[in-house]
Amino acid sequence: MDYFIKTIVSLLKEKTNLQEDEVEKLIEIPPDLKMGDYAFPCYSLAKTLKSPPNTIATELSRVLRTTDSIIEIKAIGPYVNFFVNKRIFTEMVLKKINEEHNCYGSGNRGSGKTVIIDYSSPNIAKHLGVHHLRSALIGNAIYNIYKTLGYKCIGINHLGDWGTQFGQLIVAYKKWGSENAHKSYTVTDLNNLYVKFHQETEKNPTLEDEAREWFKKLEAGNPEAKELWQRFKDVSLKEFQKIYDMLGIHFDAFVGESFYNTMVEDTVTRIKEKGLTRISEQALIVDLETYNMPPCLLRKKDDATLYATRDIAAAEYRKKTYNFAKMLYVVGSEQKLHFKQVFKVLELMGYDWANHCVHVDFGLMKFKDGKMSTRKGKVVLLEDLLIEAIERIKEIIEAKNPSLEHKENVAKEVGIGAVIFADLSTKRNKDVVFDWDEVLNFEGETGPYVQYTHARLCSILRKYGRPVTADIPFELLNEDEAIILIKNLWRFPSIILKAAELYEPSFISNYLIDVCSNLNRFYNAHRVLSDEEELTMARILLVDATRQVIKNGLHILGIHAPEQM
RNA sequence: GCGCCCGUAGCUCAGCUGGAUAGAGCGACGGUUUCCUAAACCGUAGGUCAGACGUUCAAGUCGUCUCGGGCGCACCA
Repeated sequence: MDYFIKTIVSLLKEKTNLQEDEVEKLIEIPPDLKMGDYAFPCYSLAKTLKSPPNTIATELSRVLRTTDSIIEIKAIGPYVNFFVNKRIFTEMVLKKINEEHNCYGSGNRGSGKTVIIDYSSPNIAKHLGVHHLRSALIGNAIYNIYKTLGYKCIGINHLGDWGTQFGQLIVAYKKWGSENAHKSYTVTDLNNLYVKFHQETEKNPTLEDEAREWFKKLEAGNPEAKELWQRFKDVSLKEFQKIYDMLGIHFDAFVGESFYNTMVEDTVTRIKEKGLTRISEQALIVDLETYNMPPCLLRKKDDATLYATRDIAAAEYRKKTYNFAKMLYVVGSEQKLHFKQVFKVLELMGYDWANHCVHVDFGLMKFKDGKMSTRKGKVVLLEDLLIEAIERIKEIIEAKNPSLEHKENVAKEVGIGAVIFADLSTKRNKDVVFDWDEVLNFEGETGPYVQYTHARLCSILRKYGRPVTADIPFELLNEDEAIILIKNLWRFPSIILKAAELYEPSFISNYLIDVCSNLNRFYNAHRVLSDEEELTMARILLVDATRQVIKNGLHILGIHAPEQM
């Protein structure tokens, strides 16, 4: 709990007969700085004391004594408002940030606990489109958020590397691709084979049977099938890795569905032994009607397992292997029902950790005129978007700062940062409409705005050229613009906690916009470097602290913070 | 048909889990540079918080219903 809130709570507790936590819950922050720093609404007291809230507020403000840290207590309407000692507050905040540097915002509540985060998870043999961005970026940010809080994180890329489509691919390859066997295949080639297969199937439906047969062979461990499968996978992974590298996204494991294939039998046996299954329409299902859900299918009528079966097996394996405290699936909201079913089956199997599994869902990305579709070719390739963003940033650098060093590198960091920030700046459950102009807008509430603010601060510090010291007259930082900024810097750790609790990286991006806006206002109103030695030192400390918070925040989102741009 | 999600300024979104006068950005219009990066800053215009009823001292926020949009609902992942 905040030191000042603690003081206020203890003051109030004495005079109100309320419990500590009751008082603390009621404390809020006034909408305007002039009204005070903290406020206590008297409505609930009004009820118990049977007297108007305004009267109680006035009464309380008269009875409560000020302290060193709470220097003024004033009733405004039904609120008792508290004013903190700005000098003490400023000193506390800036010294803390100065001491903790890169660790400001970190915590240890996760120490000894493991969190598994399942994100990105693309299908083999298909390109990464912009619609794959969300899972990867949200997952990566949540990974960083939990890591910041001291959790051990395991990022898993649950590749879509199993299923009948591999039978299709093998058939297509053998029929139309093998004459080019000498050439190095790309995902585009694989994708073309896939498309060709579907075209040809319309003329010749027996191809489907061939495909099923090949998949059966693959499942049975046929060497030729296995080798081709591995080759397709290698080609895809190579391309994926290139894009993950561009985006700065990290995984601890690439473990696809194929990996769990060997465990599925045992999983199904266990579910059967619990008496949860029955046969319906020749398929093996877990009936979930009593829970108002459609059944969970474990086996198709041809005996093959399904997505859900493999997910259950994967969950069991991960629990056994990592003993996680929490497992997060960063997957689109269209799969809500699927995960509800999977978690329910895990629960019915008797696993008490079933409720430690969370589906972190997010809204669809689509075009103005409808859904993105690989089949109709209605996709924007992720790589194209990133390259375009970098190109546009290059043009801007050329126009605004042509003498900049390491232009290429900065353009990359800013261009990619813009794309990441744009995707992480709205709450994840909202659908997003992909719009080139919007993603490639670099003014206002954008990634470049935050990075630019950071670069400006670095520039001041470079000019200053001396070490930053926290031994300054803190009372000099007394302008409204400074106080508002410092208050916001103070919120950073609690913002991270909230983002972790609700799996919401956008809290951090919105917070950063807020901090930058505060800073730019300050920057515009007051000069940092001046002839007044002490004032300069004081403002430099504030500049450095803000720089640090922005850097730490961007780092969590997976965005670089260039020192010049 | 049933279930879940969304609806706040022309557009894109915040709104600190029910509190004081609903805030930003983009776009529009007007302004700021002999001064630390103008990718910035300031100002003006723009709102029946989809609608109705209810709970409450207090509702954009909670509940019910209606309308509008999206997504799911048995052998794809």
